[in-house]
Amino acid sequence: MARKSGSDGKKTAQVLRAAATRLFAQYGYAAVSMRQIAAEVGVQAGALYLYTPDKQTLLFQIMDRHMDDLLQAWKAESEKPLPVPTERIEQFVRFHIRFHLDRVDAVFIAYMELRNLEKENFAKIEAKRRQYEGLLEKILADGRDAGRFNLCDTKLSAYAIIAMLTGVTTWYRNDGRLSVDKIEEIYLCMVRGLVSRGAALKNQS
Amino acid sequence: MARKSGSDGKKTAQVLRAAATRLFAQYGYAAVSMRQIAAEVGVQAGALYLYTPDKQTLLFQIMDRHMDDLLQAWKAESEKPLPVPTERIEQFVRFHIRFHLDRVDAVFIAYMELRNLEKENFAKIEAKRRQYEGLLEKILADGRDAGRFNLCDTKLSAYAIIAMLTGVTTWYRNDGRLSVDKIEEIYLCMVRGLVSRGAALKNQS
DNA sequence: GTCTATAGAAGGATAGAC
DNA sequence: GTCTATCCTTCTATAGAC
Repeated sequence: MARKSGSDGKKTAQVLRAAATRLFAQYGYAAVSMRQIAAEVGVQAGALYLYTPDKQTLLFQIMDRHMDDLLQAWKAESEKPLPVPTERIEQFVRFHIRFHLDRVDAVFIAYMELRNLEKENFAKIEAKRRQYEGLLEKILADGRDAGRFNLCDTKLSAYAIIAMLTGVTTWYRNDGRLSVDKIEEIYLCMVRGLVSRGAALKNQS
Repeated sequence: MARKSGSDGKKTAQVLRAAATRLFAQYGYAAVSMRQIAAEVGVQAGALYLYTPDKQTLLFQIMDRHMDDLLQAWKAESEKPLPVPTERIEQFVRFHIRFHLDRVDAVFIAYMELRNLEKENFAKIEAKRRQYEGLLEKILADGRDAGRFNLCDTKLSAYAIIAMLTGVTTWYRNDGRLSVDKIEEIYLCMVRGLVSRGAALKNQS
């Protein structure tokens, strides 16, 4: 009642997704109750059902929006004109690290809660993930065709690079020894090696 | 009763851990009930408590044994005499991929269910994980000191390599285009590039 | 060593008042 | 738009029979 004047449907919906994202990331989808989420939002459990038909849809929406954000953000980024000495791969590495470090909770959920999605929802998220992987694969194939990269395997290089870049989210801490910029540089350095097979082979005994 | 003659405590305990491992990996710790596990084992829910004091201990034991197996298996592997042209890093890459592909369920749990461990249990598993990371870090540092590797960053190279190697478990399928042996070779090729910074730099524009 | 039965707590989701 | 109250289900864990 007293609350009514200050409440706002749109806003509550946002707060709900934010709260669910935080809790799902921390404790896991299955371990979090609607009552817990409601407490975080500041409403009673029943009120949540004004904003989501059920818990499963809430999870799916979080993951689906996350994937859309990712694809959309890369689209915007890749349409920027590239400063001359910068390669696409550098742009991708920096983008991926920054984007994922800014959203550790959603990233965690997107990778960990796939198994809690119903079959149909799972397929939708998987398709978007594959689409993103395909973007990197294209960058790698283009670089290979232009003679700039010497790949061990195109698809597996894409998988490996995404795995190592996303892995940053598991150990990064704000108060760690490395700035985000420095981390980007180190990973770029490692990725450059990874896509330069011939060079590495020359080094072998 | 009829069952009594064929039952065996030691065996049931093993079957229990195997069943729990499979179910936790598939649905997640929090989503799996003791009743489900009991059904998989072929007993009633109450009987499980003869083999574990509670669900949490069951999870911890699975993860703890997995880490012990990993550390023990690498110890055995690394004590074997190395065939002459083989480097430690090759041995590690091949070992890590094979070990993890043989235990996808336990690996999945070890990485995904950390957040469901109580604080004290979490610390124990984390310590063992760090110990394993340290083994690779040592291999990298030795190679660097011997002039065989040119690393972008020792610790981050270890993180990156473990992340990309473990990532194989997320996409590998028995009926895929690549044999395990071929996968090992491709990842070895990529790792060789990753630890050969100087070579890669020469390639840059 | 395993079963049945159950205590006691907590879960998702809905109904109806305000 | 939110609350209170509640239905019905499911959960972990225990007690006691066999």
